[in-house]
Amino acid sequence: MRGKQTEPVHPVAAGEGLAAPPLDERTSLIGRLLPFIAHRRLEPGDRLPSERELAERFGVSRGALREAIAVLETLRMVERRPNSGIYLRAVAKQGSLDAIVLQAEVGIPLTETEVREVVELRRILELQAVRLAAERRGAADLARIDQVLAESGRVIAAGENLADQDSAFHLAVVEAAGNHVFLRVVNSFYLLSRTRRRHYFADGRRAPLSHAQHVALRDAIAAQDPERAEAAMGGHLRGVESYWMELLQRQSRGD
Amino acid sequence: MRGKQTEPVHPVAAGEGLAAPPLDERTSLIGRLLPFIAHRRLEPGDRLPSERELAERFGVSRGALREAIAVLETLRMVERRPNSGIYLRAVAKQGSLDAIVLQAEVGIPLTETEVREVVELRRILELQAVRLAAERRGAADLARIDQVLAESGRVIAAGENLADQDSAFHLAVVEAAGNHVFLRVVNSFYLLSRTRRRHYFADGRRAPLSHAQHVALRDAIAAQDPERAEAAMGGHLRGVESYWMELLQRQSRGD
DNA sequence: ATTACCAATCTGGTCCGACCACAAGAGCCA
DNA sequence: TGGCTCTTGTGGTCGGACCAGATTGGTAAT
Repeated sequence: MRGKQTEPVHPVAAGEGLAAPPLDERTSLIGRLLPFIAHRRLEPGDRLPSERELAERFGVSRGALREAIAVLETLRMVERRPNSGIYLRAVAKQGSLDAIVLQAEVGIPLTETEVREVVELRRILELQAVRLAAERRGAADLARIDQVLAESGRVIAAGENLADQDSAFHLAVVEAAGNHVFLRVVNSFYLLSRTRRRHYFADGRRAPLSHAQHVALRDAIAAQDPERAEAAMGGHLRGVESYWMELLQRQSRGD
Repeated sequence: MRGKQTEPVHPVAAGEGLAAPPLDERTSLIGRLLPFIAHRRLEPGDRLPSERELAERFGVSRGALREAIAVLETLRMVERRPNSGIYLRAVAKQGSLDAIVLQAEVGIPLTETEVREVVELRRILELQAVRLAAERRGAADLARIDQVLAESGRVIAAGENLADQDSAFHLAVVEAAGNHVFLRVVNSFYLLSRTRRRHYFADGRRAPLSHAQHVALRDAIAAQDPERAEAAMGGHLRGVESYWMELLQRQSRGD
């Protein structure tokens, strides 16, 4: 009974999200821990079972369990009190942005509210970012953007999924804004919707339109015209946003 | 040689920021790990020493070391590759916002560039947040803001440090904007500058002015006047920003 | 000399059992 | 009833061990 479990596979985590992908072994424990917490309907301030009990319940060693808890603590989802226990925090209010990213990574879908909020905040951030980018972009920034665009063209011609190039473009724009902290935040947003973005571009017809808008965006940035850049970004985002909202509609209709 | 270190105290972490506070024992390992990495001037992609070597070097068990690494991995500062090693990532570009928060918590001061970027992004976020707050605030939101304001008055009268009430007010405003993801991001920013804020309000003369501006802000939100609210926030932030910039000036002069 | 193969070694990933310090509660005694 | 001790439980830590996979170096066959 050493090393990896000798048993068949996982003791089954009581069917969560349908068609749960073969999660990264690293995040798998957290991936089972979070639904467990949610399923228990624990309120902020409530105490979780002890480390020893949790470890046994999930069939892992205390060390592995503690590693997961340490991560959750860093993301402000739980709080460890020595000689007392592990307590749930007000995740929705105090949790970090990366807490949501982590949830998405382990396959927990965003709530409808969270989707709306993410969409709204993304718009705020990217509109400001593209303004700054237009104002400050240097030659190197523009070159980087053009490089991404060139690669995008290649990817489209090859009929591949544009998802990665899409995020690369947007991140290159934010980078042109010359604010790395800004870039970190936006980067988290893109990690958050990585899977969705692949779905979005799975329909090959979307790629050319998106690419054309990117080019227009690039031109506005190149011309150092913040107004035009912001307008272009606004229109571009509208398309993506409507996709998200449609998804929510379909979801609420029970598709 | 079990349990807590038997040695005097910490083997001294090679003097970082002046007057490093007695770090939380939890973050102390990371607090020593980060300077170690920085001191080695490792580039993104470089491999760190093995877990066993790091554990020995820092005088902790592998388990404790792994817990710290797990946190750094979650914050996208390092990447663990099975059967290969631990690699440094492009922290400035890929690291999460919470990576900076963690650094601040362990006593690593922000670089001048980071300060400027944080200040800029905070302005962007709070200006938008206060607009939304003015547009959407409900009765409960306003009540919460007023409650914070009342407590602020008490704290000022008692001559205590306004720092906590200050952040509570700003966070209450963001909460009134009705976007919890937004709140998470801003919350990280406030955690980031927690220590500095206490210094700021250590000068008791600042509290009354700040409070007055908060009240004006509150009134604009109560009146549901986004324009006025944004203008008030803009002016309010200017004061704080000038403090930060002065600090940088003094720092670069070598104070 | 070159190629093919194999065994030693190193790495992260995991498990186990133990000990520590501290806090809270149970139980006992005055 | 009051105050005490002792048991129990908790997170925090340690050290040793095994595993699977990758890397590497040397060796044997070509």
